[in-house]
Amino acid sequence: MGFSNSQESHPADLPAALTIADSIRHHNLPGAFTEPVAYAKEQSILSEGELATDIHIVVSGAVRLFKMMPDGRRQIIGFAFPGDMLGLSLDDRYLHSAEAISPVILRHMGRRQLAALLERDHGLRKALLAWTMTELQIAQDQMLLLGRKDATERLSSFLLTLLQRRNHSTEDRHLPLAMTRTDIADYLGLSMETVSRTISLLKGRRLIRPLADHSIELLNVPGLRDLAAGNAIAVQLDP
Amino acid sequence: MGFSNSQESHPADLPAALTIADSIRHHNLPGAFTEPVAYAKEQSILSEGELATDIHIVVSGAVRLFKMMPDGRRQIIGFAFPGDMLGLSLDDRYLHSAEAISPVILRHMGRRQLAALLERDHGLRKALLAWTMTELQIAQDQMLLLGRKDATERLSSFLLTLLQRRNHSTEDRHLPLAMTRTDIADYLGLSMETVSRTISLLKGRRLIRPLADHSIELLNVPGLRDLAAGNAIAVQLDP
DNA sequence: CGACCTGTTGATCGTGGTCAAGATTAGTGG
DNA sequence: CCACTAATCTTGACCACGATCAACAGGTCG
Repeated sequence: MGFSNSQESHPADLPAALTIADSIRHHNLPGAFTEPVAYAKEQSILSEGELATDIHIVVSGAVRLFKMMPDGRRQIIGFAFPGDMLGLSLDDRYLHSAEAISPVILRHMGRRQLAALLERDHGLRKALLAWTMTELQIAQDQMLLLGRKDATERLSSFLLTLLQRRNHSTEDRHLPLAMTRTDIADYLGLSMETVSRTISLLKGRRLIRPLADHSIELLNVPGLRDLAAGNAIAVQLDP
Repeated sequence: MGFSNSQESHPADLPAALTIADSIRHHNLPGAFTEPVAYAKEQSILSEGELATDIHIVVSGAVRLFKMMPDGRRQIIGFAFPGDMLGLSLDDRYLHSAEAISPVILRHMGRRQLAALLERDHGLRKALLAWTMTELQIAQDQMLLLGRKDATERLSSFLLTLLQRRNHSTEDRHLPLAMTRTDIADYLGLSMETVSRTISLLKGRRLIRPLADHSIELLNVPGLRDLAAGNAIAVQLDP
């Protein structure tokens, strides 16, 4: 879930960052997860406050994780893609809700079974700690974005973290957007109209090119990086 | 660092939430930390991007953790009080900066020594995982606050989490504020003028009473809870 | 006691939200 | 496969919340 915008660095003596799915594959834990379960687009996977019976791993598709306020305001906390985990929580209730953005396939595992595995498998413990710390870092970057960045900076940051996430074969600047404008808005703390306007603005400045199939081509990654970091001066408003 | 606004729930089979300091005391790890080190008010403790050589435990005083943008915009990621840890990171660089808000006393421990302790001590590993997950939960609550709450809701949430943090002997509604208005503003994603105005507003509605010594008395906790949750309708704008 | 820092309050402005009207795309069924 | 409908997206006009600029008050410390 979520994305980090920080520069990557070399892992030292603390556990390295792998996806949980990687880790479970790597540590060869057979039969830990159920068979794949399919969810339709827009289907609810779990809800904030519910009893946290299971954790889930995304096999395919995309998921949004979010919190709601009583009057309907929504904050998307992150997105989950294949390899990502959802539903982990310290207490026995889920911390946020999750819905399928596209058709999704998940595997899940009982909470007590995870706890038992963790008791046995040192590598898995390390992987879980690494995952949690990575998520924390992502969340803290997002706090800076939500608290202090303007709409253009938010959009640029979002696109770049998506690019990094999908760590494309180095020079593929083509981003498929699984989520709607409304989802992006609720992730970036904006209205969907502002997201739309800001995309048009970046398009006008030749930084991106929105394509017909809900995907975006990044035409000027360094320019986007300047914007995302808040060096707005460095980017020309050329004709 | 930081605070959680979520309702507390019963810990289940995953590790319980203790402060790291508690855990180290509890697990009886002698000589793990250095002797206490004093920092003056406003003194820098560590800086984002620096080599992460040590982790620190707050013995006394208050610390702000923050990220800066190149043009000086600041987002405070959390505050650290006695018993809290700072400086933990997956890679070898600090993720954010830390400064003493008041005179502060810290103990620290080398990164490799922590890693060695973690290899040996199962309980400490659990405590560290619990700590990280608690911080993640706090950060996600803060994402909702920063992305979707208005100034009044932010202030109310902040005061309530402070109250909960300092888990006062049940009925003490008296909050000493260690930080300035500017710090609160940079934590809540507001300007310091808006923080000041919002405090005056809550004071006008008889929800709080700011005292002379930088502390605030909470006069109507249920009312503040309604505001914090976004049930603004439930609160009267009485004369 | 005076200088400075922190906080309060007022006046004005601007970014982004809201409301609204079209345009485009996707979905559905004949 | 196309026609019709519905959802998503774009763009425009206006508005409001909170930012900025500014003046002043209170508190703190040398």
